[in-house]
Amino acid sequence: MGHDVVHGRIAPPNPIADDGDDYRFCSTCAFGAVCVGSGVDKIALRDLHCLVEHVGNYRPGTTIFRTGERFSAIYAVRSGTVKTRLVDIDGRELVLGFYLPGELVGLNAIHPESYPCDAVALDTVEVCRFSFPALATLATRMPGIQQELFRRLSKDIGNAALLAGDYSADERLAAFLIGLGRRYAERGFPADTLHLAMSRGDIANYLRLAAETVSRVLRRFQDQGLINVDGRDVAIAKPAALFDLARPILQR
Amino acid sequence: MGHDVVHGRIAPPNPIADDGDDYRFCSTCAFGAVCVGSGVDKIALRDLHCLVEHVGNYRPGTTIFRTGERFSAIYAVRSGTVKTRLVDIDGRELVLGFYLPGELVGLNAIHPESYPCDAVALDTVEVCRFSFPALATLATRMPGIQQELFRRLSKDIGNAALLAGDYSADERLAAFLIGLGRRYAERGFPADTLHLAMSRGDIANYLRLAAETVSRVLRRFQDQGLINVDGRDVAIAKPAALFDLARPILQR
DNA sequence: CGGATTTTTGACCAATGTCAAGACCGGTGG
DNA sequence: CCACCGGTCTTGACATTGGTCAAAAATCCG
Repeated sequence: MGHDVVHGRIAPPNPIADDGDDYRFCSTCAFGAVCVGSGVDKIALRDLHCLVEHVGNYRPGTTIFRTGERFSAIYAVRSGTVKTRLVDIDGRELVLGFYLPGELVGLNAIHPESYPCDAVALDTVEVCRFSFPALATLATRMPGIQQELFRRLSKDIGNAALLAGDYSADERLAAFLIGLGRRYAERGFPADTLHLAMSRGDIANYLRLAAETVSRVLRRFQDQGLINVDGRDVAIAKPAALFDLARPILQR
Repeated sequence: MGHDVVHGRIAPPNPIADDGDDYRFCSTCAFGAVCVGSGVDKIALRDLHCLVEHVGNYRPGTTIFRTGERFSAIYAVRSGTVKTRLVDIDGRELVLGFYLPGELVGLNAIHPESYPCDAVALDTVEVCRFSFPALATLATRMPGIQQELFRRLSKDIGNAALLAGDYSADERLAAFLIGLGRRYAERGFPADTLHLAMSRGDIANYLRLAAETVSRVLRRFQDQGLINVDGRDVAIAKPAALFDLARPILQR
């Protein structure tokens, strides 16, 4: 499957968005469907190309934007995984989301007009930077892009609300694994062999659990034969059973 | 202050959006600022007027839209209070939000293209209905409207994420009261004398607590002299102290 | 006035967090 | 190659918050 070897073990599937040439856009690009789909307006496409800026090679732990910085752009992940997080007044870290290639980071900054969170690279990350004013202007000429932005914004509302339910640790973790699998699958990677780019602590802060609880639940899932855990590699052995656990969250 | 008398007690401040005439829009209208602000495009404004539809008099408990219905429109509350909720597979009700006059309901339906929740009137409610396809089309001609939609969508992401933190019951309730006060204040009503249109159970389902817990915490807040509770009327006696409690949530 | 609903209060319990210690890497330098 | 070091992860014992169940009180509304 063409895995690379990094730090001494087989690297996980690491989807990367194809750059494309001047007129064909990144195949995994946030706006790929829009451009490829309808009769592509060559001029508008060139504009889109102009306003996008490839930014490469964020090292693990480095920051793409920080809380409080003036909002000027949204970012599409090209490769790697990004987390957004905020640190509340008494030091608790709250992870807002994880972003895989093709997903958009920074949509929650439009309203406050400054980033309300940090965006941190979890591994080696490349992104595309879209100037938001320029993108919005373009969106008035390309309804498909406007629509896509509306869709993504709306989707994020749903995802955030999902997480907010008072679900049990089991439900949360099951839904997390299934959800991650689905998102990998959307990008053409197996939905049942996951590599977690984030630490247990990150997962815990995302799911609003203690890191110890994450560890314990994963252990139990493995004892029950639902999954096989090897460090940050997780194989989903019984997707149906796991989905049953996650049902209250996923199947609203 | 011109309160009406309803069911035997002094009615709370009940902001209602002014209808305006054909060319001046509802003063509390979701898009009021856009129209009033920049050099109003008369033709576009007429279009906006055409695509909006005033829908009146939802009685308490009646439904504006239901889970699963095809998405076709968003709604701006004109008067009264709306809650959105979903009922998960084993019957737990999850309240997603409360909407005051001037706020938009249904933005979370753009992505799934069907409403992912019910919208229910808590008291007597009037709304404006905006056909979404028409609104989106108009937004391509009126950048201000597009921008306003982006802003509102983005804001909802932030609000949903806020709620998702693992905060204590005290923090949640304090933030809830302060937040509601602020939203009333935005509409020109006092921020410290609230009337809750929703039941304790609704608040609990919104904050992911048990109704009993809501009751107990309100009691304690009152014992501590932070608020005065009289049924569904709440007076905030010590806003600063309450804000201190809510700080981890509000001041991220 | 009277039944229904909502709210409050109390007693108890369970899920999850906290604290602490130890295991398990992966990386580094001798 | 091996020993050590630092961080992450796991495991256990215990504490605590908030949920559950039940019943009484208050409120609503015909």
